[in-house]
Amino acid sequence: MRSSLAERQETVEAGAEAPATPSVRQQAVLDAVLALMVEDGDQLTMDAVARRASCSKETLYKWFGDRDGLLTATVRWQASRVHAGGAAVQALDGATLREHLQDFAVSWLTVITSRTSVALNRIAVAHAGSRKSNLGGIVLANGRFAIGERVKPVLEAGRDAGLLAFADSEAAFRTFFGLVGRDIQIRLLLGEALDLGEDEIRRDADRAVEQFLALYGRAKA
Amino acid sequence: MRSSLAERQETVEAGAEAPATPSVRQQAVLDAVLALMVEDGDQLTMDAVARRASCSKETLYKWFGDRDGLLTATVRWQASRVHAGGAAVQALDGATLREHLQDFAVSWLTVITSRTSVALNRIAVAHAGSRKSNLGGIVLANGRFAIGERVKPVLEAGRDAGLLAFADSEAAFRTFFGLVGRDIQIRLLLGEALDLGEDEIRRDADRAVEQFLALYGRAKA
DNA sequence: TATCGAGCGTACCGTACGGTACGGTACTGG
DNA sequence: CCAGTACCGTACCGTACGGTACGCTCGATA
Repeated sequence: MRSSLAERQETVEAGAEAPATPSVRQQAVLDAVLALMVEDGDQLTMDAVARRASCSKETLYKWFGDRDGLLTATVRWQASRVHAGGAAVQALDGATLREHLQDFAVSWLTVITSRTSVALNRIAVAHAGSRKSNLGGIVLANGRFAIGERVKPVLEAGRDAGLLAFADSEAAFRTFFGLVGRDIQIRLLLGEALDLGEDEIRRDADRAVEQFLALYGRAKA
Repeated sequence: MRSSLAERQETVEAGAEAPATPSVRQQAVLDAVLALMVEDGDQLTMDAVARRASCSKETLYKWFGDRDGLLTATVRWQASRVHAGGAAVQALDGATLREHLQDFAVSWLTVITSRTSVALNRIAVAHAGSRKSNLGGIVLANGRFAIGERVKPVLEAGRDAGLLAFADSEAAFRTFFGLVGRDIQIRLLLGEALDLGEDEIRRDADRAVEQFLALYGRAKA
């Protein structure tokens, strides 16, 4: 089935990057890549992708350049779905600060425990070993660093409101990050089953926030 | 150069595991594997290993069965070098508890930031994607879980001495783990440069221990 | 010295996979 | 109705790599 509306079909010129915003059809291809990654990590061949997405390999190469381009586009595509929320922070009281932090913790735990994230991170980690096309950098930028940039303003607002005390918001965030994630991500990446339910995630997030406030809270936050 | 002393040369029978304690020559081969892993992650071919170790591929297959066997033996070999220390814990006062925790934190940070550990974990993570021969499990058992088993008794001794308060030593350890490692391991695995010096590690360990004691310490530890 | 075997070097095989070429088809615009 | 084009399906190519086979050397033992 061709796309009936005349969509902007972008091809990748020699040396250029994959399209910033994939067409609907291209998104379907990228979803196929994600599906394959999740269900069998090392079955991720160009043939398999083409078969799964019902497209020709030639098209894959035309759209994404090469295998790395396809993987990069996939990582970007997945990243684009995760970014959400992030409303501006205003007048903070203790309860809303706690609530914000809890939200961050829950959504972060939900992301890193998802099968998609695990599969994606595995690919990126494996890729980081060999130089070329840093998937790792992209994953970091859209994962760890993206959430850092979203959390830090909240922390700073908390400090401005006299609820938190710290000198370096980056350091404070990293502590928060450690308290939330602990050993979860590495265990998942290394293949442990370990699936947290929604309630377990909420409890974990709760504990992490309490601990963080115990360390950085001023007066009663 | 052959090994001049008549060493027990073990071969791997069909379906059996690699030798538990590799001969000196075999250790040299495994070191070659480690060296290759560190200097170029995806150049880890059987040919490359044989060339690097000055041995024949046939010997590799005789000794280790197949590629997975070689990798498994390498992971085990590296693990066997890391295990050290772990003296029995007796009468704890606040200062020695703090010291013990600091030692653990420093040695853990030193391990996970080492190029060898990063390379090894990359391989194991990549392998965890495809089923078969869980390198991931071995790495977990000798890394995260091994240190857990060494830290928990210390924590419990601290509790017995009235220095710490917690209900679940596993949970307490995981918090400690998170405070120490934070985002370091994932950032390294994903390819960020980020090399900590010895002093930086010590500072990090310091901070982590202080934070842990702030959360779990009873009276002044 | 003759025999044996561990192990090195190299050549070889099969296959899987990245990447390319090509014919056929359906939709689009003139 | 015809040209153009986007794309599917499939066949194909080259190569890299896991795994095997074989000849040769060297040290050990009798």
